[in-house]
Amino acid sequence: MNEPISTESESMAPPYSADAAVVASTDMGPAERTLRADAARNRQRVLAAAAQVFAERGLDASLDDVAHAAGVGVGTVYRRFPNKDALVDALFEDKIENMLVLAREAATFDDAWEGFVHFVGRALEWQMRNRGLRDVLLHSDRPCAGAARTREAVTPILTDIIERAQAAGKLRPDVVVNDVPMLVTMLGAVSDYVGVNDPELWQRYMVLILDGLIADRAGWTPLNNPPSRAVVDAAMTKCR
Amino acid sequence: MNEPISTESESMAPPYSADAAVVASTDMGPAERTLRADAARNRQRVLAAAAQVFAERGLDASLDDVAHAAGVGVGTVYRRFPNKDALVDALFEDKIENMLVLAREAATFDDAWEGFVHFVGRALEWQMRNRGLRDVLLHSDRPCAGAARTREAVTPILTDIIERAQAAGKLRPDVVVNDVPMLVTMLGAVSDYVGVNDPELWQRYMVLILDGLIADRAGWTPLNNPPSRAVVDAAMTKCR
DNA sequence: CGGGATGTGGAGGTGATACCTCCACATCAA
DNA sequence: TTGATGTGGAGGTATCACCTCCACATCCCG
Repeated sequence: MNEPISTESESMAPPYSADAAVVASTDMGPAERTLRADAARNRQRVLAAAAQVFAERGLDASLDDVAHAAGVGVGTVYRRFPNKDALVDALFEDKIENMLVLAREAATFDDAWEGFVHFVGRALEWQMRNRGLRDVLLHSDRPCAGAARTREAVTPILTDIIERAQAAGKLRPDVVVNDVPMLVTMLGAVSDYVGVNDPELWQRYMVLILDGLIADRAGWTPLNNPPSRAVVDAAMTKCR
Repeated sequence: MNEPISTESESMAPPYSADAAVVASTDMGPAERTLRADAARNRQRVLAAAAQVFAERGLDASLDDVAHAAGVGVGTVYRRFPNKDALVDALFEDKIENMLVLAREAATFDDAWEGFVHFVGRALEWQMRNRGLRDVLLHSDRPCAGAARTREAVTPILTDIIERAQAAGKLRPDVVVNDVPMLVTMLGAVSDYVGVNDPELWQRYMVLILDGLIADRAGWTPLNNPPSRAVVDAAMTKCR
């Protein structure tokens, strides 16, 4: 087991600090202007503060909070990002994309069960450390159209991994892809519940559940009525 | 299995309809007045509506909603119950007490593992069907001082059941009482997430987890760092 | 180095939502 | 019939989030 779930504390940080400095967003033409130096600096501050605040408190955190954390006025936030959704989009787009990268990576494992564990472990790690990311991925009424697209792309890959792991007799056969968002939901709830008082506690229950997913013993109580696609969609779309 | 508190669809209903009709609350002296007939009727309507609304939407539902559901004005609600907390108290006190009854009952099982399953299964059933009850039991910043008292009384009983089940080799040894509120939290999250679209889905994951708690195979990944009492208390007290 | 372009802070507008009060009016019951 | 009791729901108060606006500050080009 090449210990894929490992720590590497804060692997989420780098992506957004790379681009966004002087030119606002993608060079989609000559319409983009160059930011004044102080403005660019403040834009970065806002992004950094937003990353922190949303990671800790989820997307329910207000932009006033973000502005305060960034040491700027609210007006400054809104000058750079037309509204909250735009800021969230800018912050999470690549982190969401990472889920797809992760799924593709997990698909390359020879042992599909290990691939499954790799995906679930890493995905949970990121989403538990970052409440905002969890919100974006679990609620499609949130911004980030990218989230829906990514989910759509990840699902078949993960389905394949699951089926291969089941065919190999490693994963219990009554598990389905749609169980995965439910795992995230469950462990996310633990994470929210205990908060900073025990930030790693979710791992205890991840281990418990993963142990329970191994198909290596007789006498499983069969799992009935897996969540349907419609149910998952409805849950994600529900107003909150 | 003498399944005493069994299903009887909506076994939660009767308790509060028995007393509260003509005399408001317990006969704690001559200070209590007799309600006018229509007032008593409305009081019952309010209680029934509150039971339904809080069960479906949790304690976050507003009293305006309750009043609307009861077909009365908000003023009527506040005439009978000085504030929201009082109404919640009146509604949930006995349902909370039931948890203690359930624990005592579970303690009488010869097979401690079956007692454990009995308790967990029933407790979850009630709390999943009734979001308000879950809120009251999981968040001590909510009303219902009775909740804290009941938790305090249930804990040692449940601890004993757990330890006996472990001594009998049925329950994996690294489980602790404090895991139980986490189970409720996890399954409650699933329940909230899918809502009415799949109201029984939580059972799927309860089965999965209970299966995972059975101590009948080698090679368990050991569970580290169980939630401490302090962590649980903090979670329950946290502002929400 | 000066002046126009650009950026800033944060008070406050708007709207939502919750708890709860108040009182003109309705209903009951002696 | 008549006062005691009860009622509805408009609206007071508070909170909180998103977002706008503009007097003032800061930059940077010529």
